[in-house]
Amino acid sequence: MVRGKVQMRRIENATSRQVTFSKRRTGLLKKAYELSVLCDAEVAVIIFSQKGRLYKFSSNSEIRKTIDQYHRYTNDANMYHAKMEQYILHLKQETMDMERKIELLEVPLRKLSGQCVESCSIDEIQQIGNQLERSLSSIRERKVWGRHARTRKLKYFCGSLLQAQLFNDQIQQLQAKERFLKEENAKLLAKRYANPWQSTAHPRAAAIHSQSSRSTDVETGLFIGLPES
Amino acid sequence: MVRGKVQMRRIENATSRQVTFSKRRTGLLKKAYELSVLCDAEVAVIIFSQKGRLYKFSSNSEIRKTIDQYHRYTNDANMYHAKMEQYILHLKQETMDMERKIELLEVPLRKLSGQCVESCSIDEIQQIGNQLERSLSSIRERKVWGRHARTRKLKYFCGSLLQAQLFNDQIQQLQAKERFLKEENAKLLAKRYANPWQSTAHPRAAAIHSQSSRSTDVETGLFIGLPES
DNA sequence: AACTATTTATAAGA
DNA sequence: TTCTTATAAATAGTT
Repeated sequence: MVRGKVQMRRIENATSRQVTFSKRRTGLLKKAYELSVLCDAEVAVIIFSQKGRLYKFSSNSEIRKTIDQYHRYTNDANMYHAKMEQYILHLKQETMDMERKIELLEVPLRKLSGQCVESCSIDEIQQIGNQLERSLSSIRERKVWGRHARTRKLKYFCGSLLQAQLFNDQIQQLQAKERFLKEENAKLLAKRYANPWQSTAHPRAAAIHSQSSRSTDVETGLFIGLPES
Repeated sequence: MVRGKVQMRRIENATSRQVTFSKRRTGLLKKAYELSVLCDAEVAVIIFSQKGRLYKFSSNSEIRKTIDQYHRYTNDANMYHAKMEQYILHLKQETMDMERKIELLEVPLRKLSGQCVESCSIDEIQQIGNQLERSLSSIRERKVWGRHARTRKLKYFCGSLLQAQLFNDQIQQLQAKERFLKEENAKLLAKRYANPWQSTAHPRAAAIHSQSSRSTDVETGLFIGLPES
């Protein structure tokens, strides 16, 4: 018989706790059922015993639907699935990146093997020819110095790719030219605005210009060489 | 006052149903709380009212954990996770395969570029040399009749290659900048040797200047990070 | 699991 | 919604 109010804390006696769990669990599930029927509400109850045994009730034929509804209702609880799918997306992206990288490697390899597809322009054929000649002379040199050449270490493989090299050369040339022209420009501006009757606004314009150009240099510089994996 | 046993069916009177829902919902959540505390069990209750309003209780700080545990426990719901994880494994496998493929491509490319690492034997160097010579003659052949055969667009000579595109774009950008700087220089020179005291030209120069700087900024902005597709 | 003394929940009315 | 109260229902402790 009930001797008084029960203390709302964990029942220490294991047997007693187990019995109470059994009784109250039944009661809870019954109450859940009644609520769902009487009030036409959607109710889901999930209970795990200390031993990890599952007891559940769902007014819906499939508890999953109620849980899904719950997920739809709360944004934050959806995180698990969202993260899962985000991770999958990330892996897919990685795969695509690698596919690109493979293409990137296959094309120059094919070209260096002499299988120049029709996509090659005349200029490019010329370039490949030059590269092959360079490679050949490097190889011939090595034939002689082979034993010593072995000790040579390649620090940056990326820089060794034909295509990247070609482009890099071109870009460096252009950058040098740009630097030269900018210097010229600066000199001219300096001469022009050294004259006393000019307004003070112009040096400011020059400053803006040089600043913007400098930042541009830094940004474009980022793309020299092959991207890391 | 309670007049007798309640019929276990939907309460037709809307107001009455609403009141009962409110009371029994409170009771259910309280019972769930008591069960979790007294018996040290994990309990989650999800209730949706007819209007779609959510009420919930969870003994765990995060109801999601209980739901996840439920998913893990039940077989059918486990399918989703299992498939998800299987798919992730599949993607990882694909990634590894590609990494291997990339390695396989890198080695011969390096060799054909003339950077024979120490692993190369003299024989191998000889072979590579021969291969290069074959490639070269094949390329030279093409140089001759290629002129007539294909007039491909130089702009997109490596069309599908991301890296090539990046380089191309960079080069174009630099060339545009070069053109701009040359024009600037020309203008400055022209002004210097024409009418240095005329001030009407200055706002225009400033305008052109700022515009060009802005457009440069926009262009470089496009190259930050890898482009989509 | 069954029993039963009590506590607790709650339906209906205000 | 909240309070009141009569009554049904739940359940702690015992067998």
